[in-house]
Amino acid sequence: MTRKILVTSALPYANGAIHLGHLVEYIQTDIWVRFQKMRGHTCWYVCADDTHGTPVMLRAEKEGISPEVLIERVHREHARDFAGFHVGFDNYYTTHSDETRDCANEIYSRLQAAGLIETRVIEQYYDPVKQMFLPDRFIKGECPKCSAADQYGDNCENCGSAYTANELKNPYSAVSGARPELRQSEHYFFRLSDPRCQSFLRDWTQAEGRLQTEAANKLQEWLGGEGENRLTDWDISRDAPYFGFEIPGAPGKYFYVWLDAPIGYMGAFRNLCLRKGLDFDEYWRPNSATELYHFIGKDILYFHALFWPAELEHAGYRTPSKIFAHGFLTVDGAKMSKSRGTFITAESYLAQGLDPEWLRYYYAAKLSSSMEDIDLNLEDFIARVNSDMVGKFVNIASRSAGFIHQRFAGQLCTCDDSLPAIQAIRERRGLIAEHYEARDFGKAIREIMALTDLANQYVDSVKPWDLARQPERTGDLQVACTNALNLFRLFAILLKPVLPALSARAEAFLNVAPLVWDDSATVLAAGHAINTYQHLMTRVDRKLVTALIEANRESLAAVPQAGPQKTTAEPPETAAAGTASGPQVSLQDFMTVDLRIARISDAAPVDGADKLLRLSLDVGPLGSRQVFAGLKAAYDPATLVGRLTVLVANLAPRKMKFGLSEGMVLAASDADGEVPGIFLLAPDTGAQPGMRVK
RNA sequence: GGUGAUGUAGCUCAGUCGGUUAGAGCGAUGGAUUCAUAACCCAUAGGUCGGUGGUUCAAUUCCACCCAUCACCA
Repeated sequence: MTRKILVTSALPYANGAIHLGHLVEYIQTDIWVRFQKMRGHTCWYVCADDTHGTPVMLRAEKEGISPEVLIERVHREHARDFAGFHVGFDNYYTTHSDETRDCANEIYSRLQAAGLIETRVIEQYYDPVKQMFLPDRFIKGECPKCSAADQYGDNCENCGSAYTANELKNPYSAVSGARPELRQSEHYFFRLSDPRCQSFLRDWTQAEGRLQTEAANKLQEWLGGEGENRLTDWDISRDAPYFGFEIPGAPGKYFYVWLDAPIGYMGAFRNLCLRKGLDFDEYWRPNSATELYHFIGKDILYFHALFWPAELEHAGYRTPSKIFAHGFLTVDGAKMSKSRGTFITAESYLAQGLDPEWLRYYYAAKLSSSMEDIDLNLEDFIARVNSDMVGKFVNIASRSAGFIHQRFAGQLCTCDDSLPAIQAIRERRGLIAEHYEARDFGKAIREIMALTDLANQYVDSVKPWDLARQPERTGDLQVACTNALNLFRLFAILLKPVLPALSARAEAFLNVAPLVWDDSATVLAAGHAINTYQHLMTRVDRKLVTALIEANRESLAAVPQAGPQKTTAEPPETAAAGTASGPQVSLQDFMTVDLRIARISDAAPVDGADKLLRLSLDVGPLGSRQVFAGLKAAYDPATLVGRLTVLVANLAPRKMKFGLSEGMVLAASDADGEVPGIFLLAPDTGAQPGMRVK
């Protein structure tokens, strides 16, 4: 049965480059789509740039160009990057399109007719200089909880607390620097809290196979129990000036991201329908027989599994068949970091001369159907790609082709079907297909690589190089190499969803038509002639990886960009977390830590805490500080009073259950816990409270 | 602080619906080989399956608590 499938990946925002974190999703989706197409199904893969919003508007202004020119340029860059990694969209479109606008208007008017849109006057910060309302990310100020300076209007990077922009102390506009004022404005809301949405979502999210188990559980948490109304209405409008679609019948009001970005999925597909003569409604009408899948990052699950289906359902469209959420990418076990050079852009990866299929293979080998994060371990990347792809897979062709050319003019003889390795592939191909279908690419790769081992063992057992020296065994030599090349062809089929370019080169080498999945049930006919062998893939050179990291390393002094709003949100880049074996720091970096001599003026146990002592510290000119320190097991508080120690004076204050901790005192302990004890640092006699340690 | 996830060989990961000697690849060591991009083949070493308790005839696998890491929420 031929399935009709529509697949999307999340829309990248048109204010930033595609990086390796993004590519996890696009490569994952692309592999799945290629697999479906190889199976003979009708499968359309669409995506688009998410172009609207304040960040794009302001960036364009800063560059002195129109938003349209900016998004056009970024679109070209994104399309180039995706093509570079063989991500084969059937349409890579833009949300700034008539199709998306039409869909947005349609959905909006139907939701309005259903009574699910309401207006409400809200208070928001307004920049009097710039004359615009400010998104939370463009307001900065002091954290209302810990008083850390220069925090964004949604959450504090120091103490991690979440709040609204209106709670910030001493707010200022990140755009103009002006002090924003609270102004009232009428906003449009989608009533997600409506009982209709609640009851619909309760069923929808728990439907069999709709979501991964972890995702369904998470959704259950967000939905709460029956009768609990945990969902809140979603603000879908923004005031002018804004780069986006104006809301029909509401001059000066624009659709906010929720009512245009995801509708870009529909817009991109509608545009494809126009070009290919497809029936849009067949894919989007309620009870459609077609399948609709969204690949997303786990961070936007809330939106895609609650807001989006509720919106579609009540606007009279079909809802997604399934939502596939994936985890984030870490590099060498840590978040991608510009200072460490692990915030790697797609462009730089290609520019440094690395093969995109190395990354595709590595990701495939690590991907599963779960929402777990995957780690790009660079050493492992080099070892795995070289060993599996070159040493095992490509090697089969490389070690056989020479004989066929030199001795048999490129002609194959009859392949031995009964060969154990070929039989094993016949047995396993169904299972491998199931793994691809279930997005368990790692399992598929493991199966395939185990089969390539059988192939290499086979070659080793028949020893073509021995046969080549025995003129009377010429026939055996041809059979051995024919078998090996057939095995290679079968692996090229099984790996084709992951390695489209390599498979295309293999097709040219083998002199065959584009391979499809069912070809893995057959072998090449006797007499088939192959072309000369050329290297199908080079090995990863460690130097390339080192150069890549260097090319992406940014100095710590680099000014961070204003945080963009993100649909395809990836983990934000953070400063080096600093592991024990981490990179060296410059003196300048070290000096950003303000270490001071402090005198312990008081020490007392803390009620309700097993390990903590409350210390009062005299820091000379810096005044006094309260610090909670985990010293209870090692020190009697009374013995600490009067002692001098070292304080990290500019550590962000941390709010604890017991009060605010305004710094950290330094103490030594064995990291492995083998040597017991905690040892407080103390300066030599003569040091005075407040002195800087450096 | 709450919720959830994760913690298995040096590294990256499988696996165990509880049951004889816990697996793979890479790396290491030794051997074999020379067709192949120092690839491939054979063999060896290396893990009290994060910790402590509990349930059980039997736990790495179930339960509780603790520790560490990560995410979300407050």
